Amino acid sequence: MTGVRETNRTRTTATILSAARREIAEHGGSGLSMRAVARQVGMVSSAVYRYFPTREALVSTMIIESYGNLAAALAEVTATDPAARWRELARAMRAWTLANPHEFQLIYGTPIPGYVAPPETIPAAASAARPFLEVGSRHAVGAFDELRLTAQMGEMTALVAGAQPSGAAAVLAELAALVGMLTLELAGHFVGSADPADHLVEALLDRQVATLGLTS
Amino acid sequence: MTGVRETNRTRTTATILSAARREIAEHGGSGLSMRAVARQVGMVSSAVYRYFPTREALVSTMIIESYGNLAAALAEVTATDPAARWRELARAMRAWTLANPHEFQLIYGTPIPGYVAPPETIPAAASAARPFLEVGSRHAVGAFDELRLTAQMGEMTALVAGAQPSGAAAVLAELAALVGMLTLELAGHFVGSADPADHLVEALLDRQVATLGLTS
DNA sequence: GGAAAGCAAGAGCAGTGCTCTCGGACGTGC
DNA sequence: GCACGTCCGAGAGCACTGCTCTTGCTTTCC
Repeated sequence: MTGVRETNRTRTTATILSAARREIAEHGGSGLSMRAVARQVGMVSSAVYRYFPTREALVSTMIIESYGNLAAALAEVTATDPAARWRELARAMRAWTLANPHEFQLIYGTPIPGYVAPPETIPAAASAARPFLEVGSRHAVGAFDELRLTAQMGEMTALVAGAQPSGAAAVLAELAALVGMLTLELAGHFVGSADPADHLVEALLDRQVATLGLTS
Repeated sequence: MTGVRETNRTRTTATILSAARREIAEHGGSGLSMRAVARQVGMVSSAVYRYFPTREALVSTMIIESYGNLAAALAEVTATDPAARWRELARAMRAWTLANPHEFQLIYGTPIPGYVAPPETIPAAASAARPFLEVGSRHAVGAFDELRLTAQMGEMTALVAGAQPSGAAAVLAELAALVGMLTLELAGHFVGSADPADHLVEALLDRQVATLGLTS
C-alpha cells in the first residue's frame, strides 16, 4: 500500500542522507561522490539517482539539513540576559562549527561553481539567523542607521517582533563577522598569530555586545 | 645554454598559469581541470605535469599569485588620513573581490578537502594583511586588550613598526569581519535583505573606524 | 490473473587526475 | 663528428567520477 511504499522510500532516502553525511565529514562537500555513497548503502550508483536526481540535489538537501542542525544547536542556548545570550549563541555556533567543519563550509563556504541556492534554503538560512536577530536587533545602532540601508531591512524586521532596522543591519554585519572569523579559523589563517582563536573570539564578543548595545 | 632553457621553462610556466587563471575565472578553483588547461595551451595533459607535478601544486602557485594581486590592488590606495585610508583599503579589497570572485575564494574560501596551505603562502598572506595592520593597529583597543590575546600578537606587531598588540588583534578581527561580509555577499546570502550590500558595507566601515579609534 | 508502476542492477559514455613509456630535440665532452 | 645525457612533448592506459539507458524482477492496483 501507498503508506508503506512511502515509508520505504523515505527510509531509503534517510539512509542515503546519513551515508552522505559520513562521506562529507571525511572528504568535504566538494569531495562527495555519488558512487561512494552508493557503496556505503550497498547499492549501485544508478540506484541512488532514483532518490536524488543529481549530485546537486543531494547536496542541496544536505545544506538544508545542516541549517537545521545549526539551528538546533542554537536552540540549546538558555541564557536570557541579552549580552550573555548573544555570547552563548556565538559560542554555540563556534562549537558546532568546530565539531562539524564540513557542514559549516557547506552552508557558509565557497559555493560549488555554478551552484545557485535553491529557494528552499532561504527559510532554512533564516532559521539559523533568527535567534541572533531576536536578541540583537532590539536596539537602534548608530553606525547602521542610514536611510538606504534601513530601507533594505524590511524582511529582516518582519521576522522578529520589535526589531529595529538599524539593529537588524548591525546583527547582519556581526553575523558576517562571526562567519568570517570561523572561516579563517577553519582554514588555518590564524596559524602563527591568533591560534588557537579562543581569546580573539572572546574579544570579538566583547566588542559585539558593545556595538549592539547589549548592556549586561 | 642554460639561460635560454630556463627562459623557455619559465615562459611555458607562465603560459600555463595564465591559462589556468582563465579557467578559474570561468569554472572556479575546485573546477580547475589539468586537461582543460593543457587544451588551452595546446599541450597534452601529461606535458603540463612537467611544470606542475600535481593539480594542488598549480593551485598553490595560483593562490600565491592571487595574494600578490590583492596586495597590488591595495597598494594603489593613496589616502593618508587613517580613517579614510582604512575605508579606502576596505573598498579596494571589496572591489578586487567583486571583480575577481574566484580568486578571492581561492585564498579566503573553503580549502579544497585535504589541502594544507604550503608555508610559502604565509608571507604572501601577510603582504595582503600588512596595509590594514599599518593603518589600523596604531592605537590600543579596549575590547582586545586581554593578556592571553595580546601575548599571541608577537608576530603581528613585529610586522609593523609602532603596532599595539590589542590594536593588531582588533585589526585581525576586523579583517575577518570584512572577509565574512564579502564571503556572504559573494555566496548570495544577502539576497532578500542587504542586496546590494553597498550600504551595509559602508555602515560596517563606519563601525570599524570607530572601533579601531581611527578618528578622522 | 493481468496490467502497471517501482526499483535495483549493469553496461556504457565522456570526463577527471595521474603514471609510464616512447621518441625526438638539444647541449656537452671527447 | 659522434656518442652521451638531459629535457620535454605525445600517447596510451589506470582507476575514478557524474550521469543515462536498458533490462528484468518485485510489488501494487484493479
